[in-house]
Amino acid sequence: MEDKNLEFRRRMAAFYEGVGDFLPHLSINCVIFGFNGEKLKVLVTNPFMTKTWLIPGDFIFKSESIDEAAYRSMRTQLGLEDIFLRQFRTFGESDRSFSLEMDEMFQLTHVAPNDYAWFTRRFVTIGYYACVDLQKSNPKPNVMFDSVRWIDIDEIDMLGFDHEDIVWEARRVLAKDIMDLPVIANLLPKEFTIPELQKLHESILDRDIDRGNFRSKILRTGILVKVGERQTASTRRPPGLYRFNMQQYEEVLQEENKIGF
Amino acid sequence: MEDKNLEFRRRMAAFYEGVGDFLPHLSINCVIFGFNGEKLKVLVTNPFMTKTWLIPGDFIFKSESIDEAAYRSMRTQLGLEDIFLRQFRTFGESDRSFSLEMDEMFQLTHVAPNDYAWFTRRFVTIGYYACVDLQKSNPKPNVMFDSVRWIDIDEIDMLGFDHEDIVWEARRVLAKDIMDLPVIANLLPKEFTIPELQKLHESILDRDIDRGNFRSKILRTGILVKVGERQTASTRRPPGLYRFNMQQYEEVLQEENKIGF
DNA sequence: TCAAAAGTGTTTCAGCTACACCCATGA
DNA sequence: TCATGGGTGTAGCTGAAACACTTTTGA
Repeated sequence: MEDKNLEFRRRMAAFYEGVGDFLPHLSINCVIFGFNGEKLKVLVTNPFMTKTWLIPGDFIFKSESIDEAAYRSMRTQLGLEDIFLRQFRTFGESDRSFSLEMDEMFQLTHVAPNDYAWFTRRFVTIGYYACVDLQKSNPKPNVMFDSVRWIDIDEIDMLGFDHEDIVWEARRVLAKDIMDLPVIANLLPKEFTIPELQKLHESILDRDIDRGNFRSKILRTGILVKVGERQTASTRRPPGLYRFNMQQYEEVLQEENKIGF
Repeated sequence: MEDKNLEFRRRMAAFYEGVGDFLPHLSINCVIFGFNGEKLKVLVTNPFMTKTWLIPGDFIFKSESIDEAAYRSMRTQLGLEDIFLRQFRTFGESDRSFSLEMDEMFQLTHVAPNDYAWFTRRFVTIGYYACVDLQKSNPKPNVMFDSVRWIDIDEIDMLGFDHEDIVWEARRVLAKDIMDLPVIANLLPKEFTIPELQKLHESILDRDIDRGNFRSKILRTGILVKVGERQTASTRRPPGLYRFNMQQYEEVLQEENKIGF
């Protein structure tokens, strides 16, 4: 235990050395969405030693753009190269500061809070959301964090700070974007079934969609290509396997008509 | 001339005294839309003595939220109390700094640039857009600015810095919001005609709409109330005068169906 | 009586919605 | 042979789009 704390304190001290290279009072936060075939998931992480859960965040180097900061951070966080990222809103309440969560961590790790005053100031955070393939991602905790885990979208009331609000807003924007941005492709593995795709839509839009209508409409757009049948051990009838025809996908999205449900 | 410069330098010096109360590296910028019955307009302003035109902006006090900063700034800028404001995006390129425009101003006003280094650092700016009634607004230039004026939406290539991009993006978002936010009501005077309302839609969406279809569709929603006829000096047939039934308006927007064209 | 803009109505057709029905499979 | 989930077809309705026609006014 003491070893872990010592190691942590060393890490923190090293990190704090470089804090002057960041833009002060500014951070990014990222709502990372995944899909397990049944439910929409969100990646959360907890500050070292605490039981508080937060969405991942990072700071912005003075030498990089805010988008670059988001990509850099998410690449290391997720162990992935190609990530779909989209800025959706900036949060800047006047009393928006990390201090509660930080204090908890400092107390548990026997760190003098005054040594790390930079962290506990007011922060304006720029919100991004990401869509990733659950199976390909390999999330790791960041410097100040302990562990990561995926939670269901309807469990987000467990989040600390104002992160529940941030996730809510991200989900609202995602539901809009689904109509005219190639988001969904990033949430699914290369090959998937139409019922899976429908469940994804349903969990994002938070309502039921008619099976037959979904099927015919999505096939009519021509953005799906059949690649065979799923060989399952013990389901009923084997559903067809599909992948996206990305070229067609992009073209359809260009048209005003879009893919709405 | 020298008097004006002296006065300006005094103003700048006084303003710079309080610069430490602002969040560093952060600003807000606001795209202010108006409508003159024919075309969509944007408010621009020019830094003291220069010929550069920019959209209005401001800084954020450490004690206020970003929304409060935007409202405060726009209230004084426009001489209006109730303003429709909406955050739409944050701009944060790594080389995003005011220095070119500032240098021009400093040179013309014989000010030593080093005295005002705070302004010429990198700035991340949070973009808002506003919709105002042209006839009610009474815009005034801000501390560092000379004058204000309204330009047509298709003249925005004259803007300096990256402000053309910002206006483009604001317009794109406005065109989307028109479907499900009560934006248009803020761009028109209390009473207006249906052809005017149609021209507003057309100038936001940048395409023609069928007269008959527009009319029947907008009347069917019940968000308009007839209040008489416009008595004009010299047109042909006098068009009907309408105002919004705001209560009905809000209700219609709540429904999923919305008011799309 | 003509031109121009306002206002009204009609026809057509694509596409959404809601169902009902068939198929394939494992128990 | 039955339950379950995958897959297909269709009838009805709604609303968008295009366009023709009427009305009101000033010249």
